[in-house]
Amino acid sequence: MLSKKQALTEFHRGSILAAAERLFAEKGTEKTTMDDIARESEYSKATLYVYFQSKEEIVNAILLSSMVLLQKKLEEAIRSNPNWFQAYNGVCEAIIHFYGENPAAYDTVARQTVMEAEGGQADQSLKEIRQVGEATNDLLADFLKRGAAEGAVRIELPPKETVLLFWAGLFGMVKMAEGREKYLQDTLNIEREEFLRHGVRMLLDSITKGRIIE
Amino acid sequence: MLSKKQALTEFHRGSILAAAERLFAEKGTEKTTMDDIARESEYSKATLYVYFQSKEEIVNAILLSSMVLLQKKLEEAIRSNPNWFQAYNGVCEAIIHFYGENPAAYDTVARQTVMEAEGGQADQSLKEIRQVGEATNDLLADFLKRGAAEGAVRIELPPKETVLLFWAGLFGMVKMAEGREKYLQDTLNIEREEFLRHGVRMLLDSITKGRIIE
Amino acid sequence: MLSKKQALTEFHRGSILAAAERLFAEKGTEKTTMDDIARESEYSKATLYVYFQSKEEIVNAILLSSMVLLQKKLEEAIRSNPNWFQAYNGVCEAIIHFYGENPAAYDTVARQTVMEAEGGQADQSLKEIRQVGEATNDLLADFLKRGAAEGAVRIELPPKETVLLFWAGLFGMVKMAEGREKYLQDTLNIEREEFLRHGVRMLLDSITKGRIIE
Amino acid sequence: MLSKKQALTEFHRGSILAAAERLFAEKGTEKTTMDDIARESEYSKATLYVYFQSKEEIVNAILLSSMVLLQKKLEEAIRSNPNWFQAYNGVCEAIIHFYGENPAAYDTVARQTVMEAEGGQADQSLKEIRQVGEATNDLLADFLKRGAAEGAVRIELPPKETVLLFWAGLFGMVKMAEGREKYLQDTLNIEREEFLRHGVRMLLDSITKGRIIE
DNA sequence: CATGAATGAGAATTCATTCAT
DNA sequence: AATGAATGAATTCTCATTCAT
Repeated sequence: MLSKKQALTEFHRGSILAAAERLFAEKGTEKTTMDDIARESEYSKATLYVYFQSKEEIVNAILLSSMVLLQKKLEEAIRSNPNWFQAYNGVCEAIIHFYGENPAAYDTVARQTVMEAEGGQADQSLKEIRQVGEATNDLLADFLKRGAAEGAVRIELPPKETVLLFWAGLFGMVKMAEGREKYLQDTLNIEREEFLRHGVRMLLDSITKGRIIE
Repeated sequence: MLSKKQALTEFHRGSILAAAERLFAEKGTEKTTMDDIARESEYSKATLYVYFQSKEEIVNAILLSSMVLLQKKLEEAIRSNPNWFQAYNGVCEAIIHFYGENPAAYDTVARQTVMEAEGGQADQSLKEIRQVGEATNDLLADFLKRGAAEGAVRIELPPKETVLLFWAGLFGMVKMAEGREKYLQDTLNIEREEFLRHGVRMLLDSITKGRIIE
Repeated sequence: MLSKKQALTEFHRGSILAAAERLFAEKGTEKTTMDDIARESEYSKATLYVYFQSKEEIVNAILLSSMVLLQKKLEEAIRSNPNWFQAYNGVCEAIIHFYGENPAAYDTVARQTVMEAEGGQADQSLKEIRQVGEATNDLLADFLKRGAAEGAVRIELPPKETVLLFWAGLFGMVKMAEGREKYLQDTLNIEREEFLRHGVRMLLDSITKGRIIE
Repeated sequence: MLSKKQALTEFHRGSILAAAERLFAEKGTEKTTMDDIARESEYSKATLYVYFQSKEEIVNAILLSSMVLLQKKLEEAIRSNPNWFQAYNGVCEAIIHFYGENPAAYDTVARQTVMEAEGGQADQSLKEIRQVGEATNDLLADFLKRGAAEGAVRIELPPKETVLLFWAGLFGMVKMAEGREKYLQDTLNIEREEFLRHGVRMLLDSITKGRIIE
């Protein structure tokens, strides 16, 4: 159990992160300044540095918490749906909702991969980030294998690769939906949610054994 | 026909854009400074402002020219391949190569959509960008309809929407491949190009009437 | 006699000063932060301000205590050596060791002189510092006069002035030895201590009636 | 010959350095900010960074030019006085005047020695600084040897070491005279210049063959 | 037309100091 | 009395943009 002091520290870190997350979502991490975060979080700029060592630490902390949260949501979606297809929908819904609420995570995840290239000199927080990312990929890869074992999915490629492709495809769709909400409604007359549900369906088709059904 | 003066202006704009494009591809738009562009283009920094009103205009101009170029490549791929499946591969190859050479375009497209929200105050260059985007979407939508007419593709969704989803999915895959080149080789033991070809195949499966071919 | 309360206050001030002195010696006053002092002294930063009004007061307090300590060492060296030349060596050893252990004092002394220029508005601690400085100078001036009376030293200048010059010369040598320890060993192949002993010898030559001794 | 552009650049660099030198002399390098230098030099802060890469470069540039200037003055003093004792006085006058006009140089020279410890990673400007320092020491060492050859000086220690001690002693005296100008006048009733002349005389005594004259 | 030169506005980060408990 | 927490005011450095020639 956390001491009162630790709890308070966590509270403040959380407030700062929440503010930063809002701003990152709105303007991106690059264009968000420490001044912005200070204003939004209603702490002084100096106080930010009491709770985080640098702007980078804030960015990484948000990335990490986002990824942990997503991981939990995915686990839950998989666990609570015995039927593979239902679980698949749950997984996709989780991802869609997640990015609906954490749009900034996209760019941060992109950054993660860049840092990956830097190799061994990565510090603790980056290691954690990578671990969670790996764990999530493994989780989905296992889910795919289960789908294959149950005959729901055909896997013509290694599961890990398939997961990555699936993930990337969904990612792109979510990102596009985020940016074009207005366009979708005005031109295609369709809601973001429905648009994404269609996308998820498309991706499902790309890995299910459609032919066998014939 | 352009006057000599106009032609010269276009020449200079082109030189600047070419330099900027190289730098954006290398370091991203955010981390590329006007000084960098001046050095690379071998103009003075002030001259940049003779041909472009701001850095943003350069970014937009590159986006526009990139999109125009892509549009042309797509038209060519479609026109030169009578067989729909071959044309499909050509289209995908074009996109893959295109982003391989213009990785920065991704972020700019993302930004474009954000600006779109700002509505009527968008300036000329943004309007053009949107127009080209529309044209490309239309091109692909027509291509899809042709595929459906030829019986190669099943369209369960409106073509425009399908194109957008397809586009977004491919986008995400390309982006991921870009950021994780090292990871792909080290962990999955696979080349970027091959990874993307698999992705393209997956996306194709998601829209083709696989069942009928059997 | 100090009340119990006053004694306790003195104890805390002493602990803080001891910690600060260590840090100043290591990194210099400028680069030592109040956080550093708090950590080293194992008080909270706020408590530092209970016992001292500002960082400057800590710096001055250390300077004062250093000067008092040096004064005592000099008195002892002079008192315990009946022979003037031995006492001279004792005095120089005392100074050399003193700055070996309190290198930071140098800069503070330099600062002292600057503040002196500010005239009447100097606060209590600065007055005390000046008083101790005067007392030390007087002590050495008397020592010189004794040397002259004993025929060991020729004084062609007023004692006070000679002391100041002697003092300044030794100061410069000690300071140089401090900064160039590595250089001395690598290039001149000589230890700091020996270098300074040579310097002390040189300074002695500059004030003794070498001719008469012959 | 310098092009007009280079000459102008040198002019601006010179103006900035002159302003910085004034401020460093007044408040020390640490306490002088880039804002101060901008104000004093009547350039904008950003312009400072057009002509110098960092504050450190300004500090180093001042140190270097000071040392080069001093070196020249010393060479001249030695060359223009055939008599060793007169040359000695010339050398001392040069040093005294030099620090009268560049008091800041003291601290910078002190810093130099610190950097010396950092060894091989020193950059170009630091190398130059060290070279000039070495050259000055060599110049004075040769001067001492000449004095010994002419029978004017007794050298009981290696010339380089003697130079360093002499140098350090003079340094200390100059520094003290600088800080205590007021004190000297009020208490000892003596001018800075005369005080230092006495010091120089003392140092001379410390290396001349006083005894032999007897 | 082209540009060298200059800069205003801001960016991340640091640190001595204050204050409520 | 002692301190955890918070911060105002700097500090170094950057960069898109302007302007006189």
